[in-house]
Amino acid sequence: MAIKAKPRMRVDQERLVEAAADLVNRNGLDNLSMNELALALGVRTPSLYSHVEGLDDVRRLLALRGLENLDRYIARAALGKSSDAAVRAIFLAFRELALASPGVYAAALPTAPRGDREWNAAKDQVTKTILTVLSGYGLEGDEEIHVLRGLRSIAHGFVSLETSGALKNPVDRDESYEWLIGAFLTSLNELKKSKRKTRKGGGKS
Amino acid sequence: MAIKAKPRMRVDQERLVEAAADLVNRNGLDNLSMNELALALGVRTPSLYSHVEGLDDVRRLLALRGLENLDRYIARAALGKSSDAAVRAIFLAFRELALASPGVYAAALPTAPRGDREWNAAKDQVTKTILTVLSGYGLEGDEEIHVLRGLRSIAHGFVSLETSGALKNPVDRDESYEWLIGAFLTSLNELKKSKRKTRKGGGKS
DNA sequence: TTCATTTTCCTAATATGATTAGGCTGGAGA
DNA sequence: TCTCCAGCCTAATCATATTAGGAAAATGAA
Repeated sequence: MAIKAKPRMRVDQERLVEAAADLVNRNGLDNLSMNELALALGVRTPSLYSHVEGLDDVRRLLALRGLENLDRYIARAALGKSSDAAVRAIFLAFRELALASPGVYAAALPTAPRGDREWNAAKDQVTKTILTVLSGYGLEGDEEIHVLRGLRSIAHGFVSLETSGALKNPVDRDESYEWLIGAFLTSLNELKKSKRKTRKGGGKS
Repeated sequence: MAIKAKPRMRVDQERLVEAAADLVNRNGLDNLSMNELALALGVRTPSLYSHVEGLDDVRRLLALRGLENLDRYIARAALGKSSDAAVRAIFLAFRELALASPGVYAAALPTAPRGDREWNAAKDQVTKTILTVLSGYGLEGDEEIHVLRGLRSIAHGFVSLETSGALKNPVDRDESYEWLIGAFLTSLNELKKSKRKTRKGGGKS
């Protein structure tokens, strides 16, 4: 009379992070707890410690996943496009991904701890991908960094206001974002143009 | 032989919030705890509950203080300046204040809970102040909201990257911010200009 | 298959931080 | 001086993270 054998839950890190991602996307990063996570996985809380070091580790893994997703996503979006089209694609992809998984996005934001190679590398990879796209503009010296920061500020700023529910006005948010992208591109091309002039004319002021 | 009388600490909400502000500016909003706060005030932890409802309440009070400071600060910065100068002043004041008190700034970011009149009003007040400055540009319809969102996105985006330590590159951050402000102003004036044309020419498309 | 090893789960215990309960007291005002 | 209360305290409760130590399933070699 077959006693119901206790079915092992076969949690592994992959599954765990998956479940954590679901939870944070639904309930927000701040509400992630080991208890909820264990519940979602059908396992007692201490069992999680076989797979991760603790809550911080879960958040770190979410950050890694978020950064990897982001890099892959924007790289693909920009693929085969040039200059303005590519930059625009990055902006749109960034927002799309963040809106689709706001919790994971939030997890990816914090600064990586000094010593954490892997986390820092994941951040650098995203930066590199963006810089590759910007390289088409022939920016010189610090300009590249200014522009990179500008792109990040705009994308992150808009999206984080949006995901935090700060943009309550019914006015279409897509249009607002487009306006910002337009402003960014205008100034970026201005930079490019002035460069051409400079090259012909003489030294820069 | 005068037994040392136990000196009452005379905590009040004002002092409490003051101390909390110091702590979060030094240690980050996430590390604020009732224990630390009580310690800073020279009082046992449960005593704090005479003055605030709990940790959430402390954070709420910090948010209120942050928003009030912000409104006052940017209003003053823009005072007596017109158009571009005023907008630029707002951008700079925003960043200056946030860098000077990053913890309080972080506290001011979260969305106010639905029912909280006071908190929502404080946010609205900041919005209104900015809109007043933007009113000089004669924006029409949704444009005003797009521009407002743009300003907030840029200021918040840049500053939150900066305070979270994300801008590690040695390149001068002031210049990066200036580049962004420039981009914003350029597009804002473009909007204004096109309006003049439109007004002469005919209806808007 | 059988047995030893490893993995993964469990219960029980500990630690820390928030919060509540309830009592004591200094000091303001009658 | 007496009364009363705001504001402090200790003790207790609760929730969550984490550790300790043990049992059983899974794995893999003989």
